[in-house]
Amino acid sequence: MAYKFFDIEKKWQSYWAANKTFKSQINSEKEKFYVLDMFPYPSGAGLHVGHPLGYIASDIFSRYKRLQNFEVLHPMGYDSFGLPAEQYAIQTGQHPDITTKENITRYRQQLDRIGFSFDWDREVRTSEKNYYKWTQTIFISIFNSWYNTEANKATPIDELLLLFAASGTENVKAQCSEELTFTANEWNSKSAEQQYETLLNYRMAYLSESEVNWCPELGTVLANDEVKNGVSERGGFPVEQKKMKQWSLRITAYADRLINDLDGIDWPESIKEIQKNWIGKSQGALVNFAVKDHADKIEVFTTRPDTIFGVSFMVVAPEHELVQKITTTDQKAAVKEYIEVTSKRSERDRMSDVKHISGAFTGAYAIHPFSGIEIPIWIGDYVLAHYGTGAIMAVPAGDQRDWSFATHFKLPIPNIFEEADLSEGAVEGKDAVVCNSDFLNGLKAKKAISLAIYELEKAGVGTKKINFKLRDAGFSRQRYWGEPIPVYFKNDLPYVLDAKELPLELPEVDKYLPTKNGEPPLARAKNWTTKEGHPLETNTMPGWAGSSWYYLRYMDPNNTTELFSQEAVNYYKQVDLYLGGAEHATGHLLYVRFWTKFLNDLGMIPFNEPAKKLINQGMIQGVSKFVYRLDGTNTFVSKGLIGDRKVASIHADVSFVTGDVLDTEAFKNWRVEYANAEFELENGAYICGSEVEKMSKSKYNVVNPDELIERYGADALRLHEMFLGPIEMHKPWNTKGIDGVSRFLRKLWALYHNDTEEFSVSDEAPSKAALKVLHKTIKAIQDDMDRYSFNTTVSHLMICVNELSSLKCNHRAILSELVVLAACHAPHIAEELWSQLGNDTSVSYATFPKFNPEVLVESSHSYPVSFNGKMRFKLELPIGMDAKAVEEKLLCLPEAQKWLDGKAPKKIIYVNKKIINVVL
RNA sequence: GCGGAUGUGGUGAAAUUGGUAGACACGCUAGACUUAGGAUCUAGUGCCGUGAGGUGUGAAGGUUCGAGUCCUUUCAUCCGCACCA
Repeated sequence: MAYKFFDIEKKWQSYWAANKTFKSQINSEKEKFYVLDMFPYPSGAGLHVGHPLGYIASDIFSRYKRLQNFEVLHPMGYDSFGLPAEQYAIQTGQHPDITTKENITRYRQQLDRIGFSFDWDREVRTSEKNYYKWTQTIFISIFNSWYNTEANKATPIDELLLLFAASGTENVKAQCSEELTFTANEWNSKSAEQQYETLLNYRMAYLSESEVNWCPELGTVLANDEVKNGVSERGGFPVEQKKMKQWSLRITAYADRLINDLDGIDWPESIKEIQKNWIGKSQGALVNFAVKDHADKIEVFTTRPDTIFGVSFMVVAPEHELVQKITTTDQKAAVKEYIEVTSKRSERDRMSDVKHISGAFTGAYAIHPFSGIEIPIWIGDYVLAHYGTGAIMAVPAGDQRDWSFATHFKLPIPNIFEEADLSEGAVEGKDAVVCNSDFLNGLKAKKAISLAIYELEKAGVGTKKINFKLRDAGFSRQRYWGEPIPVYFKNDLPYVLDAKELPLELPEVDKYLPTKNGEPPLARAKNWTTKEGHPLETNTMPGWAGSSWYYLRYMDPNNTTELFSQEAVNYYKQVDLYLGGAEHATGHLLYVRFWTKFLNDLGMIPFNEPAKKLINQGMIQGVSKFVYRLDGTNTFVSKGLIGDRKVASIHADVSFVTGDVLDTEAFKNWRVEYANAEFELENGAYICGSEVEKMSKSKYNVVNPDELIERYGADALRLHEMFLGPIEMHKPWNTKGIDGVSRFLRKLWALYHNDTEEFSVSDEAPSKAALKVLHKTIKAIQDDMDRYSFNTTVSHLMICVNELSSLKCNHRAILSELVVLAACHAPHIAEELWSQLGNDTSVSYATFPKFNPEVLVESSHSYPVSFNGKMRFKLELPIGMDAKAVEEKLLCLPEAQKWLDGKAPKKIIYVNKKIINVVL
């Protein structure tokens, strides 16, 4: 029987499905291992060869762990709420649920053909009500919690009620929207509704006015990454900032823990770094500056309180609430004009145009807290309203931005550092010695900072403060295709639904667009109220809600009474290996850590990080092909013949191109406008240009895995994707090399079959040489697997098969171990050979071959002999030979004499089993 | 500007602790078998050189008997952040 991959793959895929081969169950006899892929959003375009890369790697690892007798949990599902389905619905009127289901069916078919070992009984879909019911439940838990900053954990809101009733705010340290102070008496004299309203200030899910990107033309709210340079990415329509009541979650309460716990997890350094930057912790002080002739104070945040005597002006953000109050009459016009100009620029514009210095003087003065000197207060857009306090004390001697501002507006630059030259710029380092600074003179930054804070606190004008860039997570989307937020309003106050009312199902609407007055699509639903008639929340949850806990639901996906059972979560625990793209560094990977910590605080799970180990698989890029049309003609010029002529480069579909050569007939048949195309050929061929770009439909560089599977088989695709290079690197797709792995599979098959294609293995004892090859491979593959080096595992399998082929080895003892070694990578052919070897169970649960080091023990070693570090010849010597004996033996050799060239060696380095180096 | 990653043949890459650079594969060259080849097999293939030999891991220094690997400086590409006080 020849190697017919098509039949073999179909046969075993049906076998696995029929026998539920990869079903995972809680098994106290076995240690668990949880391998998770970031689940996909099922887009309408289907899979291209880049998508399965990570799935193949994780599948290989799952299979490896099964062979090592772990109880492997390896599930898959769909992140099925999302914008594209909704956009499609807006355009076509098709319900997103229908298109989503169609897309999922297509995805599933494509996934199934690759031979993954998923436990499909555990599939989850975030858009199914039996899943989002529990997403809503978690939201309610968050709403019903407050963050105790003293205990440093989320706590049920009921406890806060008791604290307020007993002692008011006195002993309460809580993360809240607004610092409130009241006594127990004051609390207890409030009405129930007043108490409820006050409590909203402390809940971990809260409503607040915040800005959204509203695009009137599209009639929808856009995410930040859908807005490019102030206009919508799609369509290029203007986008406005609009204030809306939005739900937010207090992720900022976890800022410190989100940074600190990074130390305990094995994630790529780059991801950790990105998360740290995103959270943006900075330590410093809050300082109050009194405003001359006003009762108000300006509060600033600074990381350099040591430079406080260098303050020569203040800058507040144009949006700062005090600006209107303190601006003097003569400056009113200038300030008004400046605010108008800046308000037209979006935050993004302001950020992208950093060099341009602008500002206006308010006419008001602040009083220096120590020296009492009057300091002019300016407004300037380099101070951002949302960071810190929206105001700074400007120290031009110590901060380059302040220096530039001062220079531009000819403000004084008082020196506060010894031996400083301030003519070219500020002194930003922390090594300068402070001077002209009263009690701080003679100190360097480190000591001066703590002394300055001490003095500020003593004088009652400042406090130590840790500031974070991280903002609370917006949790409202003015969209249809998302989880409804289980909230209703009574007297304008938000209340969560009772658990028994869940799931709050997504209602039917006539259109997937906002209403005329800009309310979200859910406002179109009929009777969108509770039974009592209270209006329901019309926002839906953001895309990241469902994905923030899906890894937990996989552990117990069909539980109808709770999120997951304690039994399941205590058995499967954290994800051991998580694979997915690095683009989720500050989104999903931060939110999933946040929810994990929250659920841990409430005692629902026994761990506080979702995944022990994270690997970011690299992106597979497309190689786009270009043809060049002479301007104003229908003539296409081969790349080498363009010269100085003006041409337009046009993407040609990669399927028309072999190597660099275009199939001109296929190109002409592609589109009507190319039917009469003419070609200028070089050496009889049309040569295309190429460029590495993102793999995408619009660039006509998509390679579809289905076609490759048809031609080469799933095993070949799996091997080829791994063989492309290290899993975490970006790399352009290259179909060409797939012939190599395809040849390998046929060679592997040939080891088990004779010239007439009949299965034929020998039961005789294998040769020493063959055993050596096998055990060398066992060791290599095991080592490679343990460091996730999947590309080299493929090479080692190839080397093994090549060597066994040249040894003409067909011994059962060797081949039945080899088939297990190959089973993770090429499971279909492995199952077939395993069954031909006479096994009646799946190779998936075989035992990974045990490495026997004794087989590899050598009595001699072929030493490379170097002279001055350059390898000249080899010398076979017994292992463990005495250095002196080696030296004597070596120097007698004619080869050595030649390189010694009559000189006596200065030194001879001899490292057992490694090398000999002669120093001349 | 700051932070991170990556630079090795014609191509994808390998070299786990410093110890034979280029394994494995694609491609290419030559040969065999063949009616045919996008099949298979054999041999070769970093570069320069007919050769002996020289040279070679982005560049330049350094440490070492020995450096792709360690240190310093530098260049290029990619990614992330970006007036963060």
